[in-house]
Amino acid sequence: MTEEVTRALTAAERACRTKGLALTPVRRRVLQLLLESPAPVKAYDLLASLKPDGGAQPPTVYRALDFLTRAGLAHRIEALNAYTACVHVGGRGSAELYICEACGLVEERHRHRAPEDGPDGFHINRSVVEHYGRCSACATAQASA
Amino acid sequence: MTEEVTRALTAAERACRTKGLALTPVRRRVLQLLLESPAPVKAYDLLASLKPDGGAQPPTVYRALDFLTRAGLAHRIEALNAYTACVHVGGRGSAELYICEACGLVEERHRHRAPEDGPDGFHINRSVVEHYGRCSACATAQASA
DNA sequence: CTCCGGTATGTTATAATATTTCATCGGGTG
DNA sequence: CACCCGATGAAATATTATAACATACCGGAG
Repeated sequence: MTEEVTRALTAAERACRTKGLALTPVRRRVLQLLLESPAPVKAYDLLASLKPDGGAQPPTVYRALDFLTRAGLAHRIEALNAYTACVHVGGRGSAELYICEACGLVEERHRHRAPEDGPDGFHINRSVVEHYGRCSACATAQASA
Repeated sequence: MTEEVTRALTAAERACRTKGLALTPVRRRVLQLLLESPAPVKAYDLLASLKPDGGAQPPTVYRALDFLTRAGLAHRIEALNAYTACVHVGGRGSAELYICEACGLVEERHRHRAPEDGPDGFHINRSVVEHYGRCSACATAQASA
């Protein structure tokens, strides 16, 4: 486990403790897998990664992912049916994700929406914002090819 | 069939003809179902609606939906695994959708992105923008309850 | 006309994603 | 201890989507 992952896990533990949330072993393990992956991970890939430990079943993974996303420790990427660790440990609410279709890199931005956005009187609870394309490295690689 | 749906279908036919696309019977029928629904429709609900006509199979529906979304006549709502007719017949590219979680109403906005958005050098191919909440009618209904 | 290539559709099967349901465990609290 | 509650285990199943291959139809080339 890289030092970076360790630090992120420690930070997650602290965040959960202060919020009264239980970062149990399964949840912690799933978060670790997300942190270690360079690209978004599918639920069944997580499941496969957990198998060696003990015979995990789908609900185990989905529950852990549900917890992590609620806790703001991970994001679900809707258009990919995949998940990624959140890099802004303290970031509340919804992020905008920039997903490289070449290398899988996910960059995260938090932006507050201008209030005049959207139809009159529409009250937004939750937003999904995902941009697909090429990250800067892959865009230049492609251009030179 | 309401007059509004008829008009939309006619417009779709014209749009396809000018682009050299074939709005075949299945595709047209699926578009009609989308237009007639007040809320987003799931693929398997479309499938069920098509059954009476002839024994349609999943690929039939998914192909039609694929065509319609490519042609800009429908949108896939990623976080719901559902589909809705596009109300901007001529609108190209990606829309921002405002989806009422109470009544299912989908409003559509097209917005051009400021170029400074996103990480440096990231090249966006496609964006998914979905806002979930309450439409103006449902928001006031809820407030009074 | 006939053949051919391409697009669209039909058909069967199966893959991939996700949830329901009920049982069990373990830790805190009265 | 007895109880409750949140978390996990386990089995089954529901939902969403695609693969793979066969067939049909239509246009143009020969």
